[in-house]
Amino acid sequence: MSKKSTIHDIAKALNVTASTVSRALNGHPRISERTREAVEEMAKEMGYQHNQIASALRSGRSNIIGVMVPTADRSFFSRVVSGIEDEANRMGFNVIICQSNDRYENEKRNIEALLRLRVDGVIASMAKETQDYTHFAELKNKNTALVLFDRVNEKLGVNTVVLDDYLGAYQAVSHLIKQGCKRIAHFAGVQHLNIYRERLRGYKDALKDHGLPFDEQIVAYGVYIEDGFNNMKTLLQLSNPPDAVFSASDFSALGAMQTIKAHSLRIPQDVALIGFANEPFTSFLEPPLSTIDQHSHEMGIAAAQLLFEAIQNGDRQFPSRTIVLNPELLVRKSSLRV
Amino acid sequence: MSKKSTIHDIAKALNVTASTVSRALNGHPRISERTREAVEEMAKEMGYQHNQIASALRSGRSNIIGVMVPTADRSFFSRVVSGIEDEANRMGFNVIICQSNDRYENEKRNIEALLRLRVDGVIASMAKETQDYTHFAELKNKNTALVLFDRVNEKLGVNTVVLDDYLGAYQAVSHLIKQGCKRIAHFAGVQHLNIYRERLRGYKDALKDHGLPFDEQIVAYGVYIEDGFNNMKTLLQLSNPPDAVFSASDFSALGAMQTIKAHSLRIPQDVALIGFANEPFTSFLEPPLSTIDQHSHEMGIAAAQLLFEAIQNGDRQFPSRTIVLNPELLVRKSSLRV
DNA sequence: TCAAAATGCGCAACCGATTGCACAAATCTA
DNA sequence: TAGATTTGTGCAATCGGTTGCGCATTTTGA
Repeated sequence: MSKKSTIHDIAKALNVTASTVSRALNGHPRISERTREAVEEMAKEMGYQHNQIASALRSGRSNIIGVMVPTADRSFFSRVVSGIEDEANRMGFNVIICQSNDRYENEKRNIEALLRLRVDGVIASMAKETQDYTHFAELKNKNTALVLFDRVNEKLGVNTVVLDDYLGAYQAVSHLIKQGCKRIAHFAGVQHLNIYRERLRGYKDALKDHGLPFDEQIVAYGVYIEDGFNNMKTLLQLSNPPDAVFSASDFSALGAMQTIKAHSLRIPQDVALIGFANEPFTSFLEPPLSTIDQHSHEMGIAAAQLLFEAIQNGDRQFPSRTIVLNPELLVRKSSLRV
Repeated sequence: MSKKSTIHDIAKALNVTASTVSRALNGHPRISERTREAVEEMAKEMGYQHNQIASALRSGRSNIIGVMVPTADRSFFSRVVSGIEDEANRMGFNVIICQSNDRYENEKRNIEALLRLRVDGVIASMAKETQDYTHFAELKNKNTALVLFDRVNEKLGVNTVVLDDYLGAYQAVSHLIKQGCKRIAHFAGVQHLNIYRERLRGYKDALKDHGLPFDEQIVAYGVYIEDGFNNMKTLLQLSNPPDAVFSASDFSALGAMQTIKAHSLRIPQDVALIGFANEPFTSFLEPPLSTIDQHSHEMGIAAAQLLFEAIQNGDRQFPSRTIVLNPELLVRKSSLRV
């Protein structure tokens, strides 16, 4: 029958007031050692459990943060979430995870739910659909800390953690060129998302810096398996098909791989392939797919650290910071022509 | 500056009391149409947002449920979580996700955190390590609804949602036998978990019912890639190696596949292979891996429905229910010998 | 030795919404 | 038309901690 038991119950049992119990449990310096011990002992004895709800109401700090990702089903995001959770646990915060499923409406609805819950802060990566950012701006109005990661918007003036997508793309393409590829295609994503914009930019610059021409014709859009599958078909029908593809997504790279095999072409000899994100399945493919690791777990930790910093600073407006993580090119057989 | 704005602010502006505002916003029947409209309008105008924390404190219902999975990183679990979220959204509940990482200590700690948060209910799948169930029992003491799924404990007398693992195993093995396999190995998991116990049982029964002998020697334990990799090596060194493997996990099946290929054996001609769980990567393998789909999304929905039912029934003890979902054998090339 | 500072704890308001009870006014019933 | 209902709203307590302020009591310092 450990039904409830509140600090008042403890107080009564020890003949002190609830204030004293509260302070004792929170390690307030003005409480004597003896009282604290007595309180702690009695709390344990009565099976007391701190009521975070009540505490949140009075103190204005819920110790909950919200995390919104496009989907938890993608390994990149779930690893970031893992990192966030690790850091949150260390800091004594609870994490609420929600998914936008890449829909603007869901994203907006979730933000509102988090605001109702009075979370102390939000870490988010934007939905693919999102092009209006007022719901994020509203968080700042309501004095709720916000950190964006991966898919961010620079104009919001908010703390962000991103990968150096430009560099990742640049390295990937440079690597392909070093492997002797002369005509490198690119599978790109929607260009209103920073990450895909940067990857395209890195692709272009790498070509230019190595004296290869940029050809609009071999840049295709789409990041899902089917996109890669179909786009690759189209590319292979060109009079001068590409001898390599740098894909902004592991999934479209996978689709491409299937098409290439269906055409009985060899990877990487006929077409070399590099994806992006280091999804676990990439290492199981045949040949294993070269890709770019985004240090997702670290990204989560970094985002959480930024958030907790902001939460602790409270109102005081600091200039917003951006943490940029370095990509890591994982060279596997799909791009190794030696 | 939409800083706060409470029902009191709305009340003041309309010259009524907070009670009236609260009732109006909650659709209380004793509030006149006119008042309700006025309140709603003013609420919108003032950018009012319901404070769930305050509401939870007073009403005793937080509208939050906790979900604990071994890891969100596995597709099976993340799909279950998806299902839970869908249902929770429909019901106006928020979802807190935590991971045990298959560690008993984490599981225990998470449960305590959820209790402090005064969640209305918990949906969980047990950590591999867990063999002591008092922390789950405590939920019942504290009057918090509990639903277990997939990895459950029958003795807790709690609502559960499970797959018919026995049937799935039985079907898989029967299928292998129909394909002409005579000596079928099994990769099993720890036997204190119901799911692995049932899969082993289904494997044995299928053998028996088809007149094949059960041979302890070709049952190996372990569900990770490395386990499959190593166990397959051992099996292939037997004087009479198996001509098929039914693995209780897609991951160990994957490991086996790598070993088999390394030995230049053909799949499925030399060794047929079936996994369990329908992890997305299974369809990308070569050959694509036969496996068993667990209807994970539906499992999540079912678990959530059970939970919300229990929450709404409140104290009234109902006999605990168990929902059993049917597995679906997905026959792919790794087991198709035609 | 005595004023100043530090220590230990209680008082009571408060966070923001919910809700049982009460009560006046309006509506219904016979 | 008077009594019974119904309707619409207010009052005030409450959920369980937190916290600024105040007041003894003890300790410190010169």
